[in-house]
Amino acid sequence: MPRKARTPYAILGLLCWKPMSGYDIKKMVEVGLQYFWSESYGQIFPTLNRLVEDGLATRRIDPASGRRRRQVYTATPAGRRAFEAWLRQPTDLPRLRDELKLKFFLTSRSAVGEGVRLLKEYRDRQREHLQMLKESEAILATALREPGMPEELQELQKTLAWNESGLTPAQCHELLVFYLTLRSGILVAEARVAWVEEVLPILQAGRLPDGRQGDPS
Amino acid sequence: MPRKARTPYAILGLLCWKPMSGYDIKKMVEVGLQYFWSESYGQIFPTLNRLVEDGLATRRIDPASGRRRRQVYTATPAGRRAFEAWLRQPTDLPRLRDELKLKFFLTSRSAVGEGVRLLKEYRDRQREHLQMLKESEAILATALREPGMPEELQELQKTLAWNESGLTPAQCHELLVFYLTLRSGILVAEARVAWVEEVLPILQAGRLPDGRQGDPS
DNA sequence: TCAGACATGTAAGTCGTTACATGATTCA
DNA sequence: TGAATCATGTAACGACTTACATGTCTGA
Repeated sequence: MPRKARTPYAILGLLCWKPMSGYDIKKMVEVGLQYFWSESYGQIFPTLNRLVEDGLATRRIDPASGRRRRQVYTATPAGRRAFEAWLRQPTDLPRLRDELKLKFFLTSRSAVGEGVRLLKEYRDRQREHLQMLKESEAILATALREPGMPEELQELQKTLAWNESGLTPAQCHELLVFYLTLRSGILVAEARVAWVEEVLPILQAGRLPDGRQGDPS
Repeated sequence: MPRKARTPYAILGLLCWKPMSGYDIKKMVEVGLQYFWSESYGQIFPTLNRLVEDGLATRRIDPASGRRRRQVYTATPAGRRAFEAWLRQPTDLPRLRDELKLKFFLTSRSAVGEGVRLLKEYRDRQREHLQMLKESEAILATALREPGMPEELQELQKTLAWNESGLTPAQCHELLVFYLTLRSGILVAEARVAWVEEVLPILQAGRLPDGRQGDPS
């Protein structure tokens, strides 16, 4: 498997977590990981077949699924080893292609208004994103602080296949890691909003506080 | 031109800024935009040919380059219009595929030590990155506050083709936008370091401050 | 009964990188 | 003279998305 392909390991990691079908994987990523990961069917199904070929996962047809022929994949011991080896590999930093920053930089020869518009739109989108993350955060924080299973967690519970009454210690730990991952999204989104708030007045003034003058075109 | 292709517009934007060769573009991106954008030769040269075909740029051979046949590209009025139209298009947010967060999330069923290791490595890399950005920041802030052309700016000056004695108001504005773009990299990198510092003690304690216990595997 | 979720897949295309290939010029 | 930089390109591959195609089951 080529060193840079992340999809096989992402899927393998999910399968180490629990056996799933391609459809389950897609749902899991959409519901739970949507703010830091994505997978499309066009990647998932070919990758799943590849994992079976390579002996890293096994396929069996869920007998309960009848004619739907739901295919459930399970990580093999070799698959687990491959996944754990990948965890120890150096991690690629996210790709450095930020369209907004590029646009903003390139407005430096346009009217100032263009940069201001770009920035405000960006700030508003980050704020929306932030609000969504904070709603999830509140639910998770409640679950982590209170015994039992809060109602808001039912959806998550179904997705993550937890048991019905309360959380086992291991599930508590999973929930905690989930919460901590979410915090990263929140802190970064907040930093982006803070950036706009710092930068907007400077751009509009055309100069740094206490600096010499710049001149908007 | 397909709506999602950003390379043609990135290059067009650079050409609106000043006429350049493919090699110049590569250098410019590496020196100045490296923390939020990248382009490879495999994209640049085919795209440049495409822009000429589409009437968005013109090519001429720099007579001063002799047998090297340096090909300088200039944005046409149609090219400028296309670029400015793109600036007004909705901006794609950066791809949501953050390998580190994925790995961190997937360690939730591994030993806690694995997550801790991942986090510390990430923090150290962010700190290095941050230091590099802060060095550039110091140079730019000095240039923006002081008249004349500080020595540290000479390299940048060459890259951006500024005149020798001091900065014109327009160049001052370009420098300001450059500085403001850089601030975004700094604030986000700081947020990432802050995330690790917030999260590490919680992960090691296995629970939220004042929360009920989680249980590390 | 029919919309919506469940379920699996493929084909084509886009976007992008890496490695390779070639040759000129400058300067120590 | 030979290393570094200037300069332009291509071929092959890799990673990923989108649109399409197909069919099943559940529940209002």
